[in-house]
This record gives sequence, C-alpha cells and structure tokens, in this order.
Amino acid sequence: MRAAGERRRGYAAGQARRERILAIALQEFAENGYRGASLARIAERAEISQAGLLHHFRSKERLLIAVLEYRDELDVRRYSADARPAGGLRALDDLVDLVERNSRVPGLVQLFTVMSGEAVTADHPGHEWARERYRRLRDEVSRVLGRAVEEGELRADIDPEAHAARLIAMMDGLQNQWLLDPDRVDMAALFRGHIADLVAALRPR
Amino acid sequence: MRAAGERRRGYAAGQARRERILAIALQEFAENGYRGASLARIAERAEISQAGLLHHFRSKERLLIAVLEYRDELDVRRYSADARPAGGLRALDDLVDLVERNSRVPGLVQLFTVMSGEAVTADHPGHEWARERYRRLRDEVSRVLGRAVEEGELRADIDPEAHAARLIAMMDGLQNQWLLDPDRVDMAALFRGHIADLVAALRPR
DNA sequence: ATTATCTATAGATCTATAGATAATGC
DNA sequence: ATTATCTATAGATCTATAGATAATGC
Repeated sequence: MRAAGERRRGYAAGQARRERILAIALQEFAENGYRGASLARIAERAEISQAGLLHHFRSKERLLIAVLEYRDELDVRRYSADARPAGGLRALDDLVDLVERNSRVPGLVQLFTVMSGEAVTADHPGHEWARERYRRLRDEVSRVLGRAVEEGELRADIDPEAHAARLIAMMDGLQNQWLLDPDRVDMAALFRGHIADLVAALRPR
Repeated sequence: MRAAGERRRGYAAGQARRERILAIALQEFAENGYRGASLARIAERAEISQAGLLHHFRSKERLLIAVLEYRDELDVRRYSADARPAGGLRALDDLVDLVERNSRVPGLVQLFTVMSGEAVTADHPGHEWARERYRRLRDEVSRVLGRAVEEGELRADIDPEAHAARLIAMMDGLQNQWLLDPDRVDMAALFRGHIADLVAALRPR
C-alpha cells in the first residue's frame, strides 16, 4: 500500500531508464541550452526512440523541469555527506567549500549558468524555477548571516539581506567568467579572497 | 574616393533599413536568446521579407555578431556624452553611475545577460565575443584600480586584477537577479552599497 | 554596375501524437 | 491492467539559396 500523495513509480526498468535520460538530458541542456537541445539527440544517446522518451516525460518542458529538480537532488546528495547546519562565520567557509567543489563539476555549474541566463526571458519554462530558487537562496544565506550577527561574529549594523544577494551575485558572476575562460579565471581563489576581505571588513571592532 | 580598408556602405535606404533591422534583432535576441529568435519574425517586424533580411546580413550568425557590435556602439554613444577618463576613486563612482543607468535600459542589459549565459556553450556564435569582452573589461577595470593605488587612494597591497574580476562578477550577478525579480532586487542600491563597503575596506590607513 | 527587394522553395530540423505490440508484476 | 517501447507521421518551424525584377547613383 502506498502512502497518501505517493504516486506509482512504474517498473524497475522504466525507473532506471528515466534516471539515464535525466543524466543525459542534463548534459545536453547544459551544452546547448534548453532551446538548443533536441529530444531526438537526447533519445539517441539514451538508446531509446524519441517517442519512447516522451512516454517517460510528456514534453520537452516537463523534461527540463525534471532535470532541474534532478540537479537540485544531486546537490542535496553532495551536501548531506558532510552534515551542514553550520552557523556564524563557519557558514561563510562552507560557501568557499561549495565554490571549490563546484570548480570540479563544470557540467553542473554550466547547466545552472546557462539556464539562469536563458530563464530571464519571460516565456522560458525555467523562469519561475529560477526566480524561486534565487528567493530561496537569498533567504537561506540571509538567515545564516543574521545568525552570525546574533552570535557576535559579524557587526550588528550590517544588512544581511543585501549581503546575501551580493554573495550570490558574486558566485554567479565568477562562475560565468570561469566557464568562459577557465585558464584565466580562478573562480575558487577569487571567491576565497572575497570572503577573506568581507570577514575582515565586517568583523566587530 | 574611399580610405583604405573602408568598405562601400551601400545606398542610403539600405543603410537605414540595416539600422532598423539591428534594433529589432537586438530586442528579439534579448527576449528569446540567439537560438530562440527567428529570422522570420525579425524580418516581419522590420517589414521586409526574410530573403530581404538575409541580403543585408548573410546569416543568422552574422546578424548576431552585428547586433553585438551595434550594442557596443550604443554603449560608446551613451558614455561619450560625459567624457570618461576618470582615475582613482572617481572611477568607482562611475561604475555606480553605469549600474544606475543600466537599471533604466533593461532591454540592453537583458541582451547582455542572455548572451553571456548562452555563450558559455562552446558552439555559440557569441562565445569568442563574450570571452574577449570579459578580458577587455577586466583589463580596463584593473588598470583603473591600479591607477587609484598609484594615486594613494587605495591600499598598495590590493590585487587590482582580482578586484576587477570580482567587480565585474558582482555587476553581472546582480543584473541576473534583478532581471528575474526586479521588484525584490534593487540592483543599483545593492551595487552602490557594495562600492561603499569596498572603498571603506580598501582605503589606506 | 551595384544594391535592394521579392517569391518560391529546398532541405533539414523539431515536437508531439496515433496506434500497435510486447513485457511486467499485482 | 499497467507500463514500456516502437514505427510512422502530422504539422509546424527554421535557415539559406536561386533566380527574377526594380531602384539607385557613379
């Protein structure tokens, strides 16, 4: 018997195939953008017919949504390894770690960068996803900074929301430059330096 | 007689039409991305047949390149109004002004954000353009910061190149959040605050 | 002569659906 | 019964070229 709200998941073979399609679609969307990716090519790489692919994901739009959720789930898996909830300045070190880890998975970073860019266009299926994601991120980072203030590790007169938006902006902007020119832009080092400057400036005196 | 390297520009009517096509193509690329935009729709809005459009710009790729150059030229026009070459900390204020002005031309900003995102994919016709543009921007900002150090307005131990990359990253990242959620993200105010913090932190003691 | 413009069309996609057959597992 | 898969195809694009006609201006 299934719990309320839980949907039938299908047969085992189908489940495996869906995972495979998601992993391949993620690469294709990252490499070509949503509009540049084609179902035919994704199906071909997943060794299934295009109609077969559309049996599992009813439309290209749904496939993208599923890929974005899948990516978020991968993130959760990567982070649950090291139990997270650090407060205070430790949280800023965790951001540095995050950027360092990201610099080892350019494919995942690229999916996100390409989607964030495409998704500012109003009719893009990831538009809502991107907006909600940024709201959530700003809230999370803002809360963490607020905690650091309460613990007396950051000055009491800072604006946590503004710093949250800026920290996220810095991470995104560095990702973009790094993806375009990895040999000249050391994303992790640049972000580490930024956090060092920030902590020095915002430490209570 | 034409100067060496200068190409024939065509008849006056053609020149006017080309300008019109560029302005419309800029909007379409900004709203739909390179891959999502269609020559048919651009031609329709420019009141010319699609074949007519391709007489002026030989391919979609060439049209994009022309649009990107056109955008850069618009930038030059906007800035030459207030003669630029400020040194020292004035240059940072100029960046704040730039962001403030950008917040009044979302279309131009969106073209740039969407292209920067799409262009990280290797086969995008704007790939080289974006990489070169960022290199140039980093150089320019870096030089300005170096000058501020020489003039004793910034501490001598800062790394101008790193700060240049980060300033550009901050501007780009804020643009992205602002375009997605203009009601919640005040790009200009956030950037102004960042510059204020930065100057406070990097001023010689 | 050069430039500007059009109609018509080739040729290559693309997404999504219809409808059939086979495999799975309650 | 449900799920997984296929072939075939509709119907809508899309970019780019061929080839003709008209306007422009050296």
